[in-house]
Amino acid sequence: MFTTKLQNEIKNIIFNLYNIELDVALEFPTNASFGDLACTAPLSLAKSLKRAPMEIANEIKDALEQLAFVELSEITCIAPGFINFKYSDGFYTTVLQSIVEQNNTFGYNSQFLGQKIIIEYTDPNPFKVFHIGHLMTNCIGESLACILEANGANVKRANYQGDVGLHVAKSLWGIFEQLRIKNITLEALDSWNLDDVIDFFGQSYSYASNASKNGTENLSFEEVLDAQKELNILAYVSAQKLLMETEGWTPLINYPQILNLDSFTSKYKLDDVYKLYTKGRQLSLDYFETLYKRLGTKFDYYFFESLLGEYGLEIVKKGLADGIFDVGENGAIIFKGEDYDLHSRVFVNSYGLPTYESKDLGLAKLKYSKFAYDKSYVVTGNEINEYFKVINCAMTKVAPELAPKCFHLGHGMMRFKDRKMSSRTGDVVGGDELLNMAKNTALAKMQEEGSSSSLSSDQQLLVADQVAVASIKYSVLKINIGQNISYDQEATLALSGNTGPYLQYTHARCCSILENESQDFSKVQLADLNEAELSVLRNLSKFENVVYTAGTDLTPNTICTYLYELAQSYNSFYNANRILDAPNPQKLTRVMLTAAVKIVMANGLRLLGIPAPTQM
RNA sequence: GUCCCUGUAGUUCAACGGAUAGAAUACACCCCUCCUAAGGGUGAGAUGUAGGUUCGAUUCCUACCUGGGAUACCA
Repeated sequence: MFTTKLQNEIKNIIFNLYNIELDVALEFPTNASFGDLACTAPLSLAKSLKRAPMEIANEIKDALEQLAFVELSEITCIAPGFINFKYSDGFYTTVLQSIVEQNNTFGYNSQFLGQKIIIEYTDPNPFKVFHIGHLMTNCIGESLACILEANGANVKRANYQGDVGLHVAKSLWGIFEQLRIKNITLEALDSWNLDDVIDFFGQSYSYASNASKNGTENLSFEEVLDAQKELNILAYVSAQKLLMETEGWTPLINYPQILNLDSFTSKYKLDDVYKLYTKGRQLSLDYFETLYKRLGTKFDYYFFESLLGEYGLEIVKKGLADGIFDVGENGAIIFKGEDYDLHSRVFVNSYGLPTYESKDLGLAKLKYSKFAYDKSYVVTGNEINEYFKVINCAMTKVAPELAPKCFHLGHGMMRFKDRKMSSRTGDVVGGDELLNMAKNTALAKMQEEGSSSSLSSDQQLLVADQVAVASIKYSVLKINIGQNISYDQEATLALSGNTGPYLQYTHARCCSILENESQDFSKVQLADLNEAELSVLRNLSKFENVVYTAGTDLTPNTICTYLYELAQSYNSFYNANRILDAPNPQKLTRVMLTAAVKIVMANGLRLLGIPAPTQM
């Protein structure tokens, strides 16, 4: 990148002139009249040198002019002490050429080359609804994965799904009850379509949730809770049995012994629970897979709570023997976070079952055994930031070699402004529900415009889905990670303004212009550029830097902002200038500019996990 | 109570300690005999309060106020 080259030269000059090691930063001025690049080093040097910043600026400028950069046409010093740079036409020619040559790898770099990074995200729970919170985590995680890859890392995508725990017990109870009440057999579900089964699970979970608070016609809420507690134990045993049968797993934990199953009596038969558990689990996972496909995520690893419970418990037991953990009230095993200015947390509960805490310890180790990572990221909502601090602290004790490699990225929570009730689940908006709403909005727009009438109806449906994904993903990604998002349905589904579809539209527009154009740009020499063209070129030249900093800072939103500015400048140029009707050499220049915008837009959208249709 | 995060146009969001704080939306007006109007152009509108550090503060520090989260057996 030219910016790094210039940066280093300035650094050298400062060292030679003043014998100071300064980390020189270059910035892109917001106001184009200040040039294409700016350096503020003279301002920060002024104090230590006890000299006027303008003098320093001029000295650096003189030294730079000695080097006669072909990339620059002008270097100016402006009070109080900025050095501003203007790119030359030759530099822009080179930029366009490398974009066209490198095509779909343009902008990508190798800063993380050789690094193995595993990133975990989405983490939905089988039996439960995949809601917009999961959608949000998926969007962010997928984009981060793409960004890390574009910066050269070897990335593996992981998904951790909670197939045991109280939520599973609740679901099982709800499904048993609903099957009984509605007189449906478990086998009958096989002939249903998947969406209906998932609906049914969702309703069953709501029913169970409500019953555990308010009871039912025939049962008090205490009786419901007792039944769910029984099912919780049976679900753990079922999960273990499944592991043994499908993966030849040798159990580390003897659940029947821990849970005193010999003296355990339940009105549920283990066989019945096992049947429902395995079927329901598989159907849930199949359903999630349809969503991942729609969202464009392909996971390399799936981890399940059932397995991690076994790993985690072993680790904590050993830690207890080593004095890392303590026995707390009721025999629970705890980690005393208070000793480190954190909260204390329970790692194994008083029933002897591992909590999520110990599972996360196990997960870090299991991930490492599958893929010896240099870094491991876990993407979740920020409500569990404090929780992860405790986990990481405990990890420095039980797995000191892994702890420094593990990071938690807490993203903001989706908050409801004017909360729309979900028809299906009662209190949350489902992921597929939102996707379908967005898809219908897009379809309506396509029919209204008629511009995509050359597409078959199948293709229209495909494009509409791509637009839906874009509008949802972009509305999540354009905001800083960590910042809460207020869910505004109208804004999420919007197709114009600062939205994903706007970017897609710009890409499609470029494709349409290029459709019948030959693309031999070898003779292009930029000259006599107008302001609109320059503005597009300025943006194009920034892309490599944007990808680089998005990689170091893990900030998809900087990509969003950048692509939006690029699209704005291009559309503005498009409206003010004729492209195909222009005389040569202008026409060739403008067609090349269009080709470059198309490439950068597609590459940028890919970093956001957003598809770029060629027609819409 | 303690700890963490947050506060910017009516609303939703931007802004490595830098130059005139950017957008979108909503509102008003203009532009398809022209390559995709899901577009472009024009206008008006904002840094919670009080101090401090700095040549320079939306950004860093302190206090207060606002909103959210965590605070041992859900994560």
